[in-house]
Amino acid sequence: MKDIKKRSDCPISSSLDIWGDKWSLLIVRDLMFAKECTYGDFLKSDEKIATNILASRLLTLETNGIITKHGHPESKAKVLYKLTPKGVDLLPLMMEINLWADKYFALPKERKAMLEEVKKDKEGFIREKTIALLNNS
Amino acid sequence: MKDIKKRSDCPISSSLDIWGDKWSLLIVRDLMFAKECTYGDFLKSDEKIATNILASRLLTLETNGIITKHGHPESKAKVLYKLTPKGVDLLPLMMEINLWADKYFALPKERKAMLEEVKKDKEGFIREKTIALLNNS
DNA sequence: AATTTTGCTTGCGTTTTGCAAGTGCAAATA
DNA sequence: TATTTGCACTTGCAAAACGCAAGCAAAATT
Repeated sequence: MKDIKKRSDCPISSSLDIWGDKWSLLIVRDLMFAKECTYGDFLKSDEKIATNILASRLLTLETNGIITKHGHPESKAKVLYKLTPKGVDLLPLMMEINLWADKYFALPKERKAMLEEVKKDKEGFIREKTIALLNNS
Repeated sequence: MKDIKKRSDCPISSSLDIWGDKWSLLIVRDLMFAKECTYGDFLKSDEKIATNILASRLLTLETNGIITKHGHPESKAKVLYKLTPKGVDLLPLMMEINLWADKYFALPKERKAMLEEVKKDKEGFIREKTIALLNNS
């Protein structure tokens, strides 16, 4: 999971080369919508990622400039993962996935509620959330 | 590749369960931006998908209502694959991937040119392209 | 009638995944 | 001070998925 082979010059292909699997965008999701993100926090997510897969995905995301590691303010044993600006820029894409899923799946109430807000002013939501994420990084 | 196991109720997770791999969205890309899409046409794409993987992904996408098979007007031996409305609805997401990649990768000139147009009026582009795709299906 | 095209399927070796257990270090506890 | 606990990974191994090449049946072409 160290070096990535680029399959073509297509932007979709190049993007999928980095985060095109079943787990990477779930990590990004947690970094966007959860409060804190330590290694253990990722493991606690509903989808139950295996610990070795988590480690490999975190490394790939870090290598490709999507996330960075930070010391935890309260403990030297903990590591805080955060999105880089490049990672924060995945927010519009993440919201479109949410909106697509909202149209075709039954979602949890609380997520549904958030998406109703988003639909009222998508650009505004993304702008504000982007600022909040950048401030946190 | 027949039945999909839903890992959680999260919309991101549910979406990735269907098309979260290195190949599915490349098939959707071809269906959105290439003229014709037969089985052989998919195989000709730059990324060189293996024929058995292609078959399994086409089946998954069809099973999940993203694409449908159609007879070819000129030949009974050929099969035309087309996006369903649910598949066409992936266009906004696809464009956000393009725009993200445009910001962080070097893209082919012609794709870059298209994206310049998109940036001028993203909603307009998506609206028109959606109509064009729905008319074709 | 024979050959080619098209849309797949099948076999098989390689890679990736998933699960469980283990390791090393910092911090908390006794 | 010694020991236990918590945290961030690593390792081993079986199972699943992938990638490549070859094969196959039906339709189209020659």
